[in-house]
Amino acid sequence: MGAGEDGLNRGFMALADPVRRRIIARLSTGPATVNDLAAPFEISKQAISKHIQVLEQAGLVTRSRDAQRRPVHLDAAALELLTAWIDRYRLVHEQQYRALDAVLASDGRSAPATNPGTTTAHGTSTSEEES
Amino acid sequence: MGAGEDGLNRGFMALADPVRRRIIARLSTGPATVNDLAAPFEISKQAISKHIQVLEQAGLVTRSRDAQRRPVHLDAAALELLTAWIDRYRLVHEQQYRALDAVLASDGRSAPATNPGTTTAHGTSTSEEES
DNA sequence: TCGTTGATCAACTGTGTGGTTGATTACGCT
DNA sequence: AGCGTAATCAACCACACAGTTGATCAACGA
Repeated sequence: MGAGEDGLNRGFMALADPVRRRIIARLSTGPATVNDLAAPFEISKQAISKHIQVLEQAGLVTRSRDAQRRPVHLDAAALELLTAWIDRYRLVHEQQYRALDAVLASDGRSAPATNPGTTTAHGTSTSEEES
Repeated sequence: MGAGEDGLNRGFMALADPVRRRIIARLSTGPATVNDLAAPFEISKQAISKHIQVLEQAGLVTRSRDAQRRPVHLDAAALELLTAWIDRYRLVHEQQYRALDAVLASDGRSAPATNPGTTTAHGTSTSEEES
């Protein structure tokens, strides 16, 4: 819950590592134990355990209990939150770009496109908050 | 170009910082200079310059030249690459989950859902590569 | 030419992360 | 009870990153 600020930090930080990304890729096909996850890597099992802790604190995976092994399974909802953040600003930017194209197409008065607006976008300056 | 492995590292790492995320949010409304970007923050201008270098090396932004100022503008294509990576495994996982639901619905023989498959998904084990 | 502004470069510091090895807990098996 | 296995805890090391201050470069303006 909450996690609207720190959750993005941990979430993207968790994805900024090839080992953790490969762990997620593996978990997308079904849950697995720490030993299973550590098998394809050269590093120690403790290191994998730490990686899983990072993923767990980011909310990307959860761990249940099955006897002495703790199967890890993916949480797709957290991944969706991250894509949602990126898509928000990606789409805003594309929309803005389309609007610029419209302006250039309708009015090609003077000064070609060599001056890409140095100090623009000061109007709605209060919208720079995070979610 | 390539950047199919390191690009994801730099890309997600770049997003794993609230300052850089706010910079991206600002740039989604249009290009801006380093001074403009540094204004709403408490940290020094050099720190912002470093953040922009990180974003640039990640391919998320590009810098052009306008007299003595270097306006920064967003590159939405790089953002799309990151969402594409997440969505790939997110969708695979949801599809897998739906398949499990189908199995449970069609055949409720024995052993209820308390055993979430500890060592499953070994069949297509060669698909654990990154893009 | 001189001063100002925009921006970067060059050390330096503190802290966090990724990895290691060694010891410890928890459970299952015989 | 005793042993093997699954997994974590704890201490430690190397390195990269975020931030600082001070100096430097490049371009405009009077």
